[in-house]
Amino acid sequence: MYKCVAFTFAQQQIFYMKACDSRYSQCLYFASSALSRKVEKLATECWAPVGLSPSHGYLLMIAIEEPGVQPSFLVEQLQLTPSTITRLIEKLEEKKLVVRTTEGKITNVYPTPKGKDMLPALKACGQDFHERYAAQLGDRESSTLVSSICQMTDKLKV
Amino acid sequence: MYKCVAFTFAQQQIFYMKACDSRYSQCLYFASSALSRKVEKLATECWAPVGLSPSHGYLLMIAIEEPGVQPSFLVEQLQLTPSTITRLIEKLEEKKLVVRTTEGKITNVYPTPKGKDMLPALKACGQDFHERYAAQLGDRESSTLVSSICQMTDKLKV
DNA sequence: TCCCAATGTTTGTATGTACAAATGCGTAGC
DNA sequence: GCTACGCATTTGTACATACAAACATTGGGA
Repeated sequence: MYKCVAFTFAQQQIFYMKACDSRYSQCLYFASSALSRKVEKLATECWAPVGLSPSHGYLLMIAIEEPGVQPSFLVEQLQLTPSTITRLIEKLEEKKLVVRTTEGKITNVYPTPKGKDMLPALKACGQDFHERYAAQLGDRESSTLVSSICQMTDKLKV
Repeated sequence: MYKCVAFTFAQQQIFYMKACDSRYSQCLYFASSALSRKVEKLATECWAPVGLSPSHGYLLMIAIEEPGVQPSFLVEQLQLTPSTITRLIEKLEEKKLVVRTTEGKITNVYPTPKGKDMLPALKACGQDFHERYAAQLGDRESSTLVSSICQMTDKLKV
């Protein structure tokens, strides 16, 4: 597929036909970030009903299902850095959805009653997200994609 | 694969075995963002020799190869939003690598001589990035991954 | 016993990206 | 020729995330 492209060079408008499937979109850098931005957007939409971003939502779900969970565990589960996890917890604490207790060097995160009450709604958001992307990408295709992405992510030592 | 997990609940340390391959990493949200963060990191390393982030580097390459290129074209190529493209150009302008000229509602981006001189170094960074990820992921596997990611990105209407 | 290294968490700061609104220009219709 | 709409770009602002350094705690070796 080709399309018309125009730009000016030395005061002259230049038109030419260009391959749509440009070389840049074929690079893993653009491919992976474009995908993740689109997915992020879809997820954000799905989590909007509970007024949380997807990361906050998932973190809260884990905290409800495993009361007393530690930041280090969340780091593994959500695949984010410790500082990001701290920031996420801070925000949930501001919203009175979790509380943090620190003894020695260990911190535990517990859901508040208000947080616990949200579990069904949170699950619904996660479900909705999964259904939406599976519907668009195809059931089999999307799960194949997810597993090959995971595999590749594991292989990448940065 | 299982591993030992511990947390405290009601003053008691709880230990239990947990599947490593947690349910959360199997979600497209975490999968795609984890991949893109790792890839971003690798790319950033590869582009460090020229002192630019990957996006800036690619944008400059396009500007060199297509002098007078317009922001709207860059939006398509780099799959970023117009405002982000403006910000990227601004930064390259600060570094005296490109100049912007505006006539009417159209803006053109031209490389400066200083910018043009960087072309070989820029290409080397791109090459290095590609080689590094292909070496780690496998030649065939990585290109398969890229094309299925692109395909899925296109399918996703957010 | 004391110090030092390792570990878990937090803080200060920076970056990349986006959305929404503003701007500035071109154009179609009356 | 004026007006209203539409497009390309920029600006103000916000958010998610990360890195590096700081901090606090624990455990092991001289």
